[in-house]
Amino acid sequence: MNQRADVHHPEPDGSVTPRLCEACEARHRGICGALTDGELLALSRVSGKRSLEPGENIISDADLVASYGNMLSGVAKLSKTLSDGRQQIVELQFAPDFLGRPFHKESHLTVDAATVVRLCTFPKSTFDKMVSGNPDLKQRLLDQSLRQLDEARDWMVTLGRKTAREKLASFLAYLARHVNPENREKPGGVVVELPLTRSDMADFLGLTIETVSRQLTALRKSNLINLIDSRHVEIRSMPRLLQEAGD
Amino acid sequence: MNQRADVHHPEPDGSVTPRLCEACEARHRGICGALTDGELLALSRVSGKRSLEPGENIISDADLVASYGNMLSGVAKLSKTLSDGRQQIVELQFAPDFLGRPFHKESHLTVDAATVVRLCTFPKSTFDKMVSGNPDLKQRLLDQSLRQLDEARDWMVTLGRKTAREKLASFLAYLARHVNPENREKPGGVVVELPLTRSDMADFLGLTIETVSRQLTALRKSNLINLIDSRHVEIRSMPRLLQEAGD
DNA sequence: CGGCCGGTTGAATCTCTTCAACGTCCGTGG
DNA sequence: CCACGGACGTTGAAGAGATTCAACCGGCCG
Repeated sequence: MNQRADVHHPEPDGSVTPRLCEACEARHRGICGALTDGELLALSRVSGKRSLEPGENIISDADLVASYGNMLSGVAKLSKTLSDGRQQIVELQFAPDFLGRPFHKESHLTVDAATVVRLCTFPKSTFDKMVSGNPDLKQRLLDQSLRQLDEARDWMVTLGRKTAREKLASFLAYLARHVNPENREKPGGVVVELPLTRSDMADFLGLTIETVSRQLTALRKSNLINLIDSRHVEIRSMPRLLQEAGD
Repeated sequence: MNQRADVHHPEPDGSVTPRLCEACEARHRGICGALTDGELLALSRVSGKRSLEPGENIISDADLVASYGNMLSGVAKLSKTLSDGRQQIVELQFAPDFLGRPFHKESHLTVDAATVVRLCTFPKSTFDKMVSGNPDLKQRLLDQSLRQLDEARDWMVTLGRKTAREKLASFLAYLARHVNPENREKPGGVVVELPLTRSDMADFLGLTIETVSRQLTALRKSNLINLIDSRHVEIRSMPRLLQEAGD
């Protein structure tokens, strides 16, 4: 085999990993973990890294999507917009989530960067072919879809049945859980960085920015949280916050 | 091959279809369409039909689920409940939807019959094995998951951003579409049967029963619908209803 | 007949929104 | 250098939309 050192290098076990993928989280926890060495190499040959600033658009609603991506870092917003402009964020994506809707020509979602986002992108056609031929990869896609379906349904309860205060508590719990799943069980406090503006939080929670702001100060006055600055919140006790979240 | 006439019979093309599956919608549009003759036969040997009355429970939250099912007819509610009893219906299932959460020991949902429901059930273990070995089947599961994910996210917009009136209009449109996908494009009117009580509608829309009732009469007074009886609604014009639904 | 369930309607209440003012931070340009 | 404008966030007061509480109706079953 004729290897170019700048594209891949041998692993201790004899397998090869493309340079591009070496330090990539998606290589292990993400979708790419299901790829064979050959597939990974083939994909890395046609993939590229992309960096986006907060607010920058990644995919527009009804766009013809020609490529998929893996989140390498940062937070992206998946949202839907009504004809009169009302917006609802339906999910946040973190590394190493897979970005894109397999088997559909166009997206029915808008994807925007909430923070600085780094992406690894690759052509839809190449990837779709790999999915057809690799059941493990299909399994990973199925796993992610089912996980996202669970998330979506949990959030539907938040949107449909919770009060503004509970929504804010739920959001903070959601964040704490997504930056580190262990946070859910922690007996004490946690500091979380808010990847969203008040306006984004409102769109995620089905509220207005004013209500978001008010409920945050209400939670602070109840000693449940501490507002370090507008982008950092200290959750003083995870169990009490979860209590407050209602479920 | 030693065939028992009560279990299967030969098809014109030489394949065999188990008696049980002959008239089954799921055999074609549903999950079972991806099964080989052999798999279908094996599955039919361990499957059984079940009929449930309205309100009857199919799967409880946190139940250890030992079996899956295909909807043969009727409507089932998938719902989640908060600790204090508030409830949110997260999706309705129609024939020939697949019922159950693959690869998870316990369900995080409650499933109840809304109308009379007929099910074809089969053991989780048998089916899970088939999924591992049959990429087409896995594909169908992935397709259904992605479709449900789209549904869920659309509904999140309804729950988070629409007014009560828009929610009711959205619900009627949702029903019309699920009874018959062509209804979405129809220029004229449609009569739909409501598979849910006012209380269920409220739990699906994140409202109270009183608001549901009031908004229905409001839509009637606006000449958008006609309330034939408490279980039948005539949508007088699909386009106008969709307009009213906001998106 | 009486009671219960599902549904509708009215009046009072409350939660969240709307509208408006104000404060801070930050980059731009006079 | 500092004044200006814009983005983001907080807070107050008034208002609207949905909920709560309550009464009532019709159908059904014991």
